[in-house]
Amino acid sequence: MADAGDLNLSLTPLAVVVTTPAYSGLGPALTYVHDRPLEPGTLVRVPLGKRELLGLVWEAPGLSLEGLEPGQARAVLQVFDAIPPLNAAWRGLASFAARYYQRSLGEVALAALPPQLRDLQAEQLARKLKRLAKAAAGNPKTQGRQVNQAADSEPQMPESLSVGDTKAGPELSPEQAIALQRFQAADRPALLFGTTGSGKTEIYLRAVQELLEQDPQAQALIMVPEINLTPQLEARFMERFARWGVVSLHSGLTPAQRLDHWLAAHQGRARIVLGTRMAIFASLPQLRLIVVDEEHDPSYKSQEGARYSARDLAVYRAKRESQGRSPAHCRVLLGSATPSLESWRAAEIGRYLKLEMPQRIGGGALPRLRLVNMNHQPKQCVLAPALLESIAERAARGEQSMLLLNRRGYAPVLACHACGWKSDCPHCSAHAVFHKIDRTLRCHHCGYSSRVPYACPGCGNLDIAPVGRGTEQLEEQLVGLLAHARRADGEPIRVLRLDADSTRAKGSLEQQLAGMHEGEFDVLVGTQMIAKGHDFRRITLVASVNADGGLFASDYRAPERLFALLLQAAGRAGRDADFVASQGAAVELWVQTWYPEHPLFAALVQHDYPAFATQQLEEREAALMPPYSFQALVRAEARTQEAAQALLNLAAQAGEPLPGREHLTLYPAVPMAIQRVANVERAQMLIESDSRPALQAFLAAWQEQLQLARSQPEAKGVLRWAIDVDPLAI
DNA sequence: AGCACGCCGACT
DNA sequence: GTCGGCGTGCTC
Repeated sequence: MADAGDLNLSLTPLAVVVTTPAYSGLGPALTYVHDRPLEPGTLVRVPLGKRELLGLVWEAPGLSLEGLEPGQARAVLQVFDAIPPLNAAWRGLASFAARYYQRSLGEVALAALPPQLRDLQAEQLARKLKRLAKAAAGNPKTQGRQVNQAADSEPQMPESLSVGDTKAGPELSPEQAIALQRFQAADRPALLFGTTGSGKTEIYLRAVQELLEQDPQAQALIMVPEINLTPQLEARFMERFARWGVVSLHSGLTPAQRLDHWLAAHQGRARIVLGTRMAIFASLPQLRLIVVDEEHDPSYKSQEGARYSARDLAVYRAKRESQGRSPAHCRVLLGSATPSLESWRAAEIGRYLKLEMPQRIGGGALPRLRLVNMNHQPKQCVLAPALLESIAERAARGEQSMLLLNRRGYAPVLACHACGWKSDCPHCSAHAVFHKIDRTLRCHHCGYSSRVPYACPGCGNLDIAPVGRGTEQLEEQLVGLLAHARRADGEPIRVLRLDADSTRAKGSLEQQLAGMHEGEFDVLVGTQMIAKGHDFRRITLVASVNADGGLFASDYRAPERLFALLLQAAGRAGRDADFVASQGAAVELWVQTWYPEHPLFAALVQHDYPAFATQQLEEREAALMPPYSFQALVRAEARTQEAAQALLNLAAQAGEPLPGREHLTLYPAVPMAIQRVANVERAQMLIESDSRPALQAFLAAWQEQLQLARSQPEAKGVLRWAIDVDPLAI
């Protein structure tokens, strides 16, 4: 410890941000010293206790060693000077996200970097960069291609593509041309409200292309909900823009790939980043366009760590990137056939520019809605006879059908009718789901798994039976119900099931989807994962087997999600107008429901999203729900439910005098819907306000009260707590 | 958050 | 006699 205090005089103090949580008692940044000043945004390695951590130099106005004992500031160990610093716009984004979502700056900023960077020595990184630079310089013509290949975990690049080739897109329809032109002319965020099949993707591609051609430096960020579900979109971008360098950023990449892709974007070698919500934090020094595809999709909201909304941050980021330049410098384009009510309202009041594309490309008709009133069907029937008949007829003509059921497994629960035993998870307040395929009971919340008992553990009765239905069972029953029917080639009908269970093995999803595309299967059964992104040209019928859950769920956003799911699913059908015309097929969306008179269906019949949105927004306004109010949810986890609730209630009391409190409603702590997960009790408290600033000010000040409440005897056994700003589900 | 130090139960 | 539980405390 020969940290000479007197040497500090010749050393520069630096504010360095490291991954420390807000409640660690450490400030937003720590002070280190170095023998020369370092630019904010520079990556460094610093010592903290016995550890060595990655840190990020931050601006520190008026920073000095005041308040620190001389010699207390330790020296920076390494400087990553082989890569440029993260720029001010990026730092602004990280610091905004930290503030808005109530996390520490270090947590957000460091989590936004590729994880492998944390383990790398500055020297290793420098070597890697040299290698990359050499590869690029050695063969400049293939540069874009190389970046691109790195982006591919599977070799799915069409080999016919020659490097440098400019793939011209298809001619735009008049409707598309107008939408694109209006987008280009505006300086506000734009909401592209386009029916499924109206050609939104082509608008994205054109917007990117025009920008990149016009500005040789510019970069674009394209966000998609889940990249593995949208390989078609990914392929289109890769194919069209290979020459400009396209990289992907998502959690499916290996750590090395993620670092490579991140570096390519950071250094400007890649001009297009295609990624999931994490990509909102990609370093893009020349960012000028952000596209958020399917902007309503809940997967844009992170559910762990900082609970950020990548869509909302996209809007912020575009604005921040434009700061000090023209307001149109960085544009944002949100696209959806069923926009979130938040975005819809923003467009209605003119905060966003609304672009509408109601027509399907090629004039394909939208699927006709056929509501099946389950009250009028034979008792115990799984699928209405008419629906079954329709599926069989289509298979005979070489068309395909798709059945949605939002439940994995064979049955949600096993039960003994003699004693009332149910297959409950021993660690959670939830049922363990029956998976017939491997005779297991599995808890979908904690991962608990056990063999199915031969007899009832409660009373020994041998007659334990599945209750309810999941995709496994639907698949099984469908095979039975269609046993009489034949495909066009006279063979028995083939059913494919796709859900998280059937696609667990890597690459099996792609494989099975390929089989579906080639017409190997006639019926596709699956959870909502099959409703997203995939265009199957032969599908002419989509059916939702049990949609009613979304009609009366306690979650006020459930109808919105159901409407989006059904329209999105419907959009999978009849995508190939020529195929449909040649078949003379009727493209249909079947919905089985016990409540056919529900108003949601009235709008769905008409494919009238605006009417649905208007009606929903009226309800929200009357009830003062978002987007007419602002919410935060505080969740606490503890050994006991009492402790979890006590923490929240104690903190609420302590929060009475805090700023903004008078504009807020704090509801009492309640158990979460699934009260216990993996033997941890969970409680939550809802906070509501008509003022976002008041909510923000209160939460920022309140964190301390939460931390203090933790040491109260009533809160003994509290494990952790977290604030979720703008929660999606309550 | 990590990672230490620190004091009480069942195993070589 | 040690290994290991998680309860407090500290990290520029």
